[in-house]
Amino acid sequence: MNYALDRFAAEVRSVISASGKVPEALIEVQVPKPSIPADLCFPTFRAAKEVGMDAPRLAQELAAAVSGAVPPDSLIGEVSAVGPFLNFALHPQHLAAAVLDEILCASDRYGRESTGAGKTIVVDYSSPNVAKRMHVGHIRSTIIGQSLIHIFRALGYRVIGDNHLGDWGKQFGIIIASVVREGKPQTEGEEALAHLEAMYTRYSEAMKDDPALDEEARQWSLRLEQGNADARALWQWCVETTLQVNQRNYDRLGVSFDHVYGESFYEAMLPGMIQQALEMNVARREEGGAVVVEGLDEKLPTFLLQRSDGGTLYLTRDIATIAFRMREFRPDQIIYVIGAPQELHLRQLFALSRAMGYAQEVELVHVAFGTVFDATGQALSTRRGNMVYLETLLDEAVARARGVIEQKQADLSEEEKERVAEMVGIGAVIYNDLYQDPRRNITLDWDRMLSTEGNSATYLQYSYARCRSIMRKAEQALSVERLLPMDPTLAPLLIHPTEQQLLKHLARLPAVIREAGERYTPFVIADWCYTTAREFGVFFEQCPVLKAETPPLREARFLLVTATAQALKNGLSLLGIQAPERM
RNA sequence: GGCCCGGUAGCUCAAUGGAUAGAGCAUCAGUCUUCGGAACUGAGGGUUGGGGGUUCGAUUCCCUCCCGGGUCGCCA
Repeated sequence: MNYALDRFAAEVRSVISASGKVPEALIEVQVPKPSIPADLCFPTFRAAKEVGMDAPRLAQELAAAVSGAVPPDSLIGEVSAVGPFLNFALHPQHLAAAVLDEILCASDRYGRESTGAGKTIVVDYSSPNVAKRMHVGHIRSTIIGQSLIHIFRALGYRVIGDNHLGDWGKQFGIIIASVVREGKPQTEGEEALAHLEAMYTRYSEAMKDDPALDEEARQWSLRLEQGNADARALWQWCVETTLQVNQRNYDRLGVSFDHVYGESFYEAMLPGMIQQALEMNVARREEGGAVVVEGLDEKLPTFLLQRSDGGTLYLTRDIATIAFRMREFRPDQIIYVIGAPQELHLRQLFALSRAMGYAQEVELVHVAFGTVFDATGQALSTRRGNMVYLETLLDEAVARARGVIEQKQADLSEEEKERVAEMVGIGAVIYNDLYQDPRRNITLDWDRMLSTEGNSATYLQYSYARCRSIMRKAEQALSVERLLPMDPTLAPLLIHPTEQQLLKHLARLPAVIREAGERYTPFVIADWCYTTAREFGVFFEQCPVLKAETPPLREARFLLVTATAQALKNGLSLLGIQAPERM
């Protein structure tokens, strides 16, 4: 797409180029920091050196040459030389017209791109284990992954989300062995999972001191792989129960998958994969029977593809998964949204897939994220007794949000209170995961997460609700039909500094979405949303809409508020956060 | 020990090699007979872990050391 700021940048390059003073290749324009009163700049250091002139002088000469060459309808406003920098400001009226038009015409589609057209991306995310309740350890992958899916879809890619369920392997041997020992839980749903979890933990503990138990679990995992009917039936029950329970969490988080191929799905492909690795000599069978891979890369530790008892491993299923995805989807990229502790595993997987010829035409990306700690800085674990389950987390967040609503918006209907509490509570949980670089560890700090002030989901939602409130009131007097086509005399009235700042910021959304995709970092969008809310807050204080000095100004500001609400809503939706009409 | 990731204000975090390193929280001081105060304004607060190097310019790139976390074949 060719958005306003794209056209602005193109025009800037073009006028510099037209001056004939700088070789095309040396024209590098950048966005200066917000503290600099310019919208685009050209640092002339390198060009000056090349041309044999000192930088400030080149900037001066360029400013003089360029100023006269700006076409009358250009997005370029003032051009000036500040020391060695050649600065370009946006033309206030032209900017206002372009941005408002763009946002109001595109509405829900504002910010989208077609750069990904014809390309496919598979996102591997969430991936909880079967027979366990989802807990905070799963939330990051789920939330970050879902946001990346939204972002890449906005960029025009065909995106396939796959919940790579942990439903296979030795852990299942333990589950089956424990059920054989203690009996199948007579409970259902979440409760049944809690029981299975407890049994699993008990068995694992006992296994440490009793090799016979370990052996039994190992055997059950093998029998499962070999098709033992009892094992299969129990496995099936566990998978179904888990999927059903998890679905509630996914619904609340607004998460949905295109596929839920668990690890078990790849079962039939595993012997072939191992065989192929052996034939290609990227792996070899040890005397004990285990299949090892070594020497793919000097720095990569060796790893196993098959256990000495013939059982398969996580990595075996992962390599089969790549083979399947390549065949089935022909993706240009596969994104793994998995915690940082598994970084080595993924490097090994990627190296193996390259060695086996699967990754020639695909970019394999690991989006690694940090660990969740509790408020005291402890990692969350069942053993430590500070584990927080996803359902509990969401319930608690919603309950707290509900408390604030009772306090501040008591006149909302019961039904609306409930709806808003859900949006605000869930929004807070999501935002807590997306507001910073995914690599960082995050803290589960209720007070900060559900803060109603500052950089929080609540503040963003509140800002949206305020926009909508103004719009509701204004629309009684301003007919919606007059929005489009836009009266060309209105936008140029928005020349107040805070109006201009808001407009410029709204114009950045498309670039921000691109950056979020390039870096695999939803926080870039979160940050944009936050700045939007802040700038709207300033505008709100300084520029009355309904009580604007003149009717046209009132309409122009109404358009700006409408555009702000739309853009903010678009940004939030890329994060998976809902925007309430009131709260 | 090898490899990976972090180290920026009291705390939580930003900053494609560019101009005076920015926000939120906390602290202190203000705005307001409100288009929604879940708001807005201002102040104080920094040797960007230490030391070298690269260059017109380094929080950013390179080297080295320190601190924290993670990880290193039969779990996932």
